Parts: sequence; C-alpha cells; structure tokens
Amino acid sequence: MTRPPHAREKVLDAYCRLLREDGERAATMEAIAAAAGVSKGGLLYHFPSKEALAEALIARFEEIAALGLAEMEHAEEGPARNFVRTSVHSGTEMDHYFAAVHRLAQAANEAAITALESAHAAWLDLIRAEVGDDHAAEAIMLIGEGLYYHSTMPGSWSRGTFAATVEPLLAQVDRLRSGA
Amino acid sequence: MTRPPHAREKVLDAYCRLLREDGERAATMEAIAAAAGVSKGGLLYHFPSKEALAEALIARFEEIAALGLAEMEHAEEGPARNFVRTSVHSGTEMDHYFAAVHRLAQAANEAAITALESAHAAWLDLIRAEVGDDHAAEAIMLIGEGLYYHSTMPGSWSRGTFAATVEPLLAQVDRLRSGA
DNA sequence: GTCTATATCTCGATAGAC
DNA sequence: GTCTATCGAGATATAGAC
Repeated sequence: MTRPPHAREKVLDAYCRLLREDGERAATMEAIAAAAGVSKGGLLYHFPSKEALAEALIARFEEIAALGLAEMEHAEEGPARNFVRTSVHSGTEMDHYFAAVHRLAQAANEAAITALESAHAAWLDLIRAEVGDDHAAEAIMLIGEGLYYHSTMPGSWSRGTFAATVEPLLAQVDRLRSGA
Repeated sequence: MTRPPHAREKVLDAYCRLLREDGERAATMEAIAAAAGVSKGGLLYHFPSKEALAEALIARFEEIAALGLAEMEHAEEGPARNFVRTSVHSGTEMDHYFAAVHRLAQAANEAAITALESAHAAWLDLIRAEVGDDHAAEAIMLIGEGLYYHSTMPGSWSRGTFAATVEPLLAQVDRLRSGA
C-alpha cells in the first residue's frame, strides 16, 4: 500500500464508477481518463495497459473484501446476520467494487471470476461454521447473494423492494439459523 | 411469433451464447455473424442494427419468462418451491436468455433492465400470494435470486457448490414457508 | 436473402514534447 | 508526471452485386 499517488486513486475510482454505471464496454481508456480528469497519456503512465488497470481494480477489491471478511468473522451478531445485513445495497465502497468486479467477471475476465469465487467461498465457510447445518448455511448465504445480485443491478426496483426491510429479513435468517 | 425465418433464429441463438459466454463487448456484429454462420451483410438484413438485435433478444426472453411464470403459477409443489427449483443452473433456454439479458442490463441497456425488473416483480408476487408472510416470501425469492446470480456467473464454483443440493435447499424453503 | 467491399469512427497503445 | 499527436486494429453500418 504505502499511499499511492493521487492520480492513481482518481483513475481507479473513475474506472470503478464507469464499470458499475455504464458497463464494461463503456469503460474505455478515453472515458476513464476523461472521468478522472487526466489525459489518455497520463492514464497510461500509471497503468501501462487496460489489463493492468483491471488487475489493480481487482487487487483493490480483494483488500476491501478481506477487511469485510474479518469484520464478518468477529461480528457480535454472528457472521450469518452480518453477511445478510451488509449485502443490502448501501452505497459502500465494497458495494461499488463488488459491482465493478462483477462487470469484469461477466466480460469473462479470469482474475475477476477467481476473486469473486474466493470471496463467495470464504463467506460460505464462515456462515457454515456458525450455523452448523450446511443446507441452512447455504440458504442464508443465497439470501445474501440474492441481495448482492440486486445491488449490482442498474435500475431502482430492488432498492424500493428491499431497502427498508433488512430487519424483517434478518428475522428470517434467524429462523434458518435456529436448529435443523 | 408465426415461425421466424431460420437464419433469424440462428443469429439470435448465437448472440445469446456470445453474450453469456464472452460478455457484451465480445458480442460484436462480426462475431455474431460468424457464430451464426452468416455474413455481416446477411445479419444486417435480418437485424438492421445492433439495437434491433438486442430488442429481439429481450422480446424472446420475455416470451420464455412468461411461459415459465405460467408454469410456476400452476406448479403442483407451489410457486415458491418451483421458483427455487428452476433457479439452479440447469442449462435450460430460460437460464441462457436470462444470463444474456443480464449482460445487456449490466451494459446499462434500459429495456433489458426493465425486462428483468418485471420478471423479478412477477416472481415475487406469486411467492407472496402463496406464502402469506411478505418477509418469508422475500427470503425465499432471494434464495432463488442468489441461485440465478450464480447461474449467470462464468466459472464453475457455484456448480460444484450447489448443483447436487436442490432438495435440501427446498427443505429450507419449506421451513420459511411454514408459519410466520 | 445473402454476399463482398468499403466508409467512418473509436479503441488501445506508442512516441515524443514539455 | 502529464500532455498532444498519431498509428493499426477492429467496431457499426452502408452500397450495391448476385
């Protein structure tokens, strides 16, 4: 880490936003540079290729995901509830980078696919360890994934449907958690 | 309806497959034409623009989704179980077109976003009507959406994790269904 | 209905001035 | 460290032969 130069940060954030809002095709070097307020040449000084940009974004996602995982592991309410609670779209950095990496994965970027699969596997492990029953754990995890799915979707339907209902949903999680 | 010409079908299927497997950016007119076994000119006779192609694919998805919805409504096991059962990736036409429309939605195609939102809303309505408790219905629907999310993902992690576990998952659905 | 040829534009990347 | 200028490849779409 050690504090990356300012321009690098701006570029990465712009790339993340373009991926998330307009999709992988729209996230061209030119568009990214413009959104970050630098020139194409300036961008290519920091990231010598488009692939390098994607790698940096994925690395960033992995950092954020690791932080979230540690928090989930030690959450007072338990990993299961914490996972579902943090899966609703809340505009966090995690939400943004998850959606961006998701776009790359759907463009068949292997590193992005691997990063998402690792995150999913780690989440499931923690929920399994807490809940005991594997199938209840899977069901809980899928509720969270469903929420993540909606959080990566453009449009606002899911926001209107789920935004205000985290607590009642957590009550359903408790039903699945308790006993098998 | 009324039996579209053969070439139209081939083109639409090729477009669907390219979107699903390689992403929206890779699904170029040239690649689609090649995959469908026609020339660029031939493709553009049937679909005068890329937008027209996308519209046709979305219309196709809406047909398939309507059929699935009717089946879900009258399923003997009930809409909730039927929804979750059919949400696991099973390589059906519905899976394929869902994934393809999902790629378009993530490329900020408004019609694709609307089509997916309509489908989600219709599914949730049926599950709500059966289950009674709105939050249990949402939880069940999210389990299905989680499975759909995984079915649209490239890579094989979810296949290995969920493929053999539909029945135990349906048992979890039953737990959520029964009583509030 | 389907093809080839081609026009026009935009992409990612390089070169070199400052 | 950031810019402008430019190249070659590949994108959508048109024109017109068959």
